[in-house]
Amino acid sequence: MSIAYRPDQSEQECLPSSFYDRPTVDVARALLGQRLVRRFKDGRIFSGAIVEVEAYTADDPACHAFGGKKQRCEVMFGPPGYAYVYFIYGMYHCLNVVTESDGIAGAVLIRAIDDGAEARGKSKTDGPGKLCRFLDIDRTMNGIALFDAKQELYIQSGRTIKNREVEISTRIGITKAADRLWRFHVKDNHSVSRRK
DNA sequence: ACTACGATCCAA
DNA sequence: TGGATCGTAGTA
Repeated sequence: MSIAYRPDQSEQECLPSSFYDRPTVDVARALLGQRLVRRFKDGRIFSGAIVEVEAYTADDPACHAFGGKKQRCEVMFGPPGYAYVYFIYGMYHCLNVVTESDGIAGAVLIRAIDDGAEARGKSKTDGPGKLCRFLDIDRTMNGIALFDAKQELYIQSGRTIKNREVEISTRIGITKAADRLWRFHVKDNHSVSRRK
């Protein structure tokens, strides 16, 4: 009986960039249960399971990349596995993970992560703007590699979420292509954003 | 330069 | 339901 190899903190299993190199909707669903890790400047580390996401693709009128490459959404057209962070409504930031092969735009919006809230309304990470504020994520993190554990923000493999635990619905806060069922969230999790 | 709008959040 | 608040992109 041999002892299983345990990777140390610095080389804990990040999801590889190939994980994101496939259709955006597939990646969105597969991201549920994976862990978003934030290492702050002072050394503190926060990590929480992703519990709510939305998919955005190049042929999707609600997507920033619809209509071509612009300065803001440039990273969406690059290789998969990088962070796309944008500023919205004059006061919030939103975090996305770039999907699809290099040259094809696509991204998954991280809408909520589990921060262990015991009750509804108590979470500080139940919404795309709120979680970025809590994790101190802003545009300076646009373009960082989320498949690299040496970064101050990255994603490592978490637990598998069964289909029976997943709820599928239309996306929140958009007016175009509002009928697409591209929002995925974990049922009964206290950190999933309220509305709908 | 000027304007309209937005992948949000919170108070009322 | 409406206001805060400002970068981005389109128009002139």
